Amino acid sequence: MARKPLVNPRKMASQERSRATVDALIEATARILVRDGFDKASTNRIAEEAGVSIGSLYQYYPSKEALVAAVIERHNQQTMRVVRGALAELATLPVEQAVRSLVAIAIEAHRIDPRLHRVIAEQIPRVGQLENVETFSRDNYALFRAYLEAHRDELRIVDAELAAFVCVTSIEALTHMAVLHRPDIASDDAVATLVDEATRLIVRYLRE
Amino acid sequence: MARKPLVNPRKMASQERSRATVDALIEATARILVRDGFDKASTNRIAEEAGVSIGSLYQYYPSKEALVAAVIERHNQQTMRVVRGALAELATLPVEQAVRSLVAIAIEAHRIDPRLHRVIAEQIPRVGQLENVETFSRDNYALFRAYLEAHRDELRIVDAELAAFVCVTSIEALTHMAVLHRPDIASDDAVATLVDEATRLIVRYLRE
Amino acid sequence: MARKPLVNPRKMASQERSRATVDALIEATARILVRDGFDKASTNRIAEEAGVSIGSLYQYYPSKEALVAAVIERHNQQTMRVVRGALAELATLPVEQAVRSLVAIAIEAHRIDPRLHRVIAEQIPRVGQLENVETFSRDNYALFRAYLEAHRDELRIVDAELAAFVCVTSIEALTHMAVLHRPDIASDDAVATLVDEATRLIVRYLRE
Amino acid sequence: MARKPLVNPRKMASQERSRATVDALIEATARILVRDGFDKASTNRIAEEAGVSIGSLYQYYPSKEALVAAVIERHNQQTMRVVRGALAELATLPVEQAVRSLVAIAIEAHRIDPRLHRVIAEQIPRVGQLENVETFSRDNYALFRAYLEAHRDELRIVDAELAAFVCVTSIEALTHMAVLHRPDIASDDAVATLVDEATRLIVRYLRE
DNA sequence: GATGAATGAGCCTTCATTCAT
DNA sequence: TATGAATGAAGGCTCATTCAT
Repeated sequence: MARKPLVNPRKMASQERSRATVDALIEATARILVRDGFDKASTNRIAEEAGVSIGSLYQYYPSKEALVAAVIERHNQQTMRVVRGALAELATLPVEQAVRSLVAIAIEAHRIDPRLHRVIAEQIPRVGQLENVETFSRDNYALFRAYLEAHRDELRIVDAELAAFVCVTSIEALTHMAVLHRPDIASDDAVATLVDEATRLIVRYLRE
Repeated sequence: MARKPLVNPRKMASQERSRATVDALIEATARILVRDGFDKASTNRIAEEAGVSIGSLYQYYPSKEALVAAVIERHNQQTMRVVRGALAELATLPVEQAVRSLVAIAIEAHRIDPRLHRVIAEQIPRVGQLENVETFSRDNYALFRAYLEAHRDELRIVDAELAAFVCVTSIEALTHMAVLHRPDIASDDAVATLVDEATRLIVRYLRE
Repeated sequence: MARKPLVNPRKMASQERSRATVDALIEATARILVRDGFDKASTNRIAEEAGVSIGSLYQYYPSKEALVAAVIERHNQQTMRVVRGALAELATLPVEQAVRSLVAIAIEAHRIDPRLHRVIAEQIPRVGQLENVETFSRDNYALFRAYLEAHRDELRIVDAELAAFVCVTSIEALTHMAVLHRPDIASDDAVATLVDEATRLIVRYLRE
Repeated sequence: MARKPLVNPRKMASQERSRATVDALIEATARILVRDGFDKASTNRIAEEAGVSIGSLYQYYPSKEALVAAVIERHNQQTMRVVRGALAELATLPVEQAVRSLVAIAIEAHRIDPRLHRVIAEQIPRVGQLENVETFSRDNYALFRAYLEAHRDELRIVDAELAAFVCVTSIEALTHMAVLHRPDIASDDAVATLVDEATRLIVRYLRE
């Protein structure tokens, strides 16, 4: 009965048509997830929305979970793509600029596809073993911790682990909440203030 | 007529026997929610876990949602009971103590039933109209905002709304994350440090 | 499993209070039958409507069927009461008047409680073995057949059985349809014409 | 949105296999309707009787009602096929022959599947908005009324509407009752007499 | 007797998944 | 490979009926 969760795509779609099918499926899944929520996202519905037969769906994804995982994966990758560059040059920046930059990146990341991001964060039963969303957070987190250790002399770092936790968690929470639930705070007009405030929060905390 | 969301209990269990049934149902619901997650919490499963017939379940709760709402309700009330006193005396405290107190309360609140708290926070499709969990947050939030405005002269408050958002969101996130995902940070030994750090984060942010 | 249909009341309610309970139950059943239809008439609902506990309901009637049977029974008896007198004096009347009288009686009978009559006729799965409604028809029918035989000389009666079938069936159908489905035809203004026409139909058929 | 009564088939079975499934379903529904009555015709039972999975049933029919509607539809169509020709040439016939013909047709129609006809007539909660069975009756009725008006000069027609009501209702009732409840009257031997009598009833009624 | 809490068979329906074509 | 018909476990829920109090 309890067949172990198959969460990996079945075959790497090498040929062109396959590629299109796979894309259509992921696109359709994301669309339904956003439009109707996780519970309404049945495989049959996804297949239909993708204009693909249910049989073909299972040709590429062995389970509903695999499909959702693929959507998350793709979302994460899109986020990475947006964020990676900015993240890379963080190391070279002075504290205030680094933090400001990090906050800005976080907001940008949440703005990529906020509705999808929200569904992923709130509705998806944790897929497989990993806490999918957090996977991405980890990188972020490790990177920031490294930054702190590299700048130990400028800052009051007692416990870099703990400090990283405090900073990354706060930034993530503030940007997530603002973008997804507080249009007043994250609007184009207001967002600069949000960045200022978040930066102030973190920088003052980190300084001696 | 069309009262879709049946989220209210059906009848107040008055007799002793029925009181026990209702308790068993809520207890069972909470247990399953924690152990298996929202999606696995079917009414049949809940009834079985409660050692009660499915018919009895529906005698008291008109839907799965109502049951979950009851669990949330109960959890919120437990939280309230723990928190209310502490929250009340906040107003009279100087900033540092007030913040420290707030952080401590938040941690305490998250420790009441962390696993249930997590399920409620992460998995429950928003029941009824209100964003159930946040209902509680709101109080917290309004209260804090009032505090800020009352202490305007001691603090650098440009926008009380925004400042409250930053502080409450951060505290909530830090305590939630620490208690639920970072046993190293929220352990009995370590928790004092966490309180220190969170307090520092908020207080420095608020000061001129 | 398939317990044989228990369609008889459980005990003759001899005492006064019991009598009241039984009445309330039948009344409630009839009301629900008319208002909501057979399918919505659950025993719990009936008990509630009657202001009686479900336990008491089963004290007096061993099944839902028994309850419905009792309603039909009561309706039939009411009908009888209205009709018997008129039916009795039929024998002495000349053909035209007898038929006219029969038609009038039939209309009167259908008007006693048309909505209940309709539910009984259309929705009730045939209870027990007997075709409940027709039970009453039989009397009617036998009586009319006797009349025909008694008036053989005035009429063209080849097969009294068949003639009675033709007449009784037609009268029953016309009055039933008119009263229940054709307000235009059975209205107080129009009903005299209906009687005329039905009488004409039957009398001409019977005459040499 | 709110399209409560799902009474239409879900998809037109195009492939051969599905055609067979759909047939099996309708056949099974009719069989159960006849054998056990409407209330016992549950979707699970129907699927089982059809030798089809419950899932397949719902692939083609969205509800029990839709299935029953399909059975009625099919029955009506069979009736139409039998009756249409005869009905068409009615207009050209002289009164006596026309009526005789109509009676004969009615009997023939009731003989197509008498037990099913009975269930449809007596037990089916009116499906959809229309009084399904009567749909067919209406045609019959309108047609007859037209005939009466066309032959006004030969007949005593005061109120064609009323006259049509009297005739059609009587014929329908007589043939229905005879075929379904009076094997003695509708047997192959006896049926000619029934036709004679019914014809006499109607013709005498209509003549000056 | 009356009460109403409890029961559980059974109904309707969805949906992930398989497999013959 | 693609298709879509078929499957059946499982979920939500109702209701006739029983039985301890």
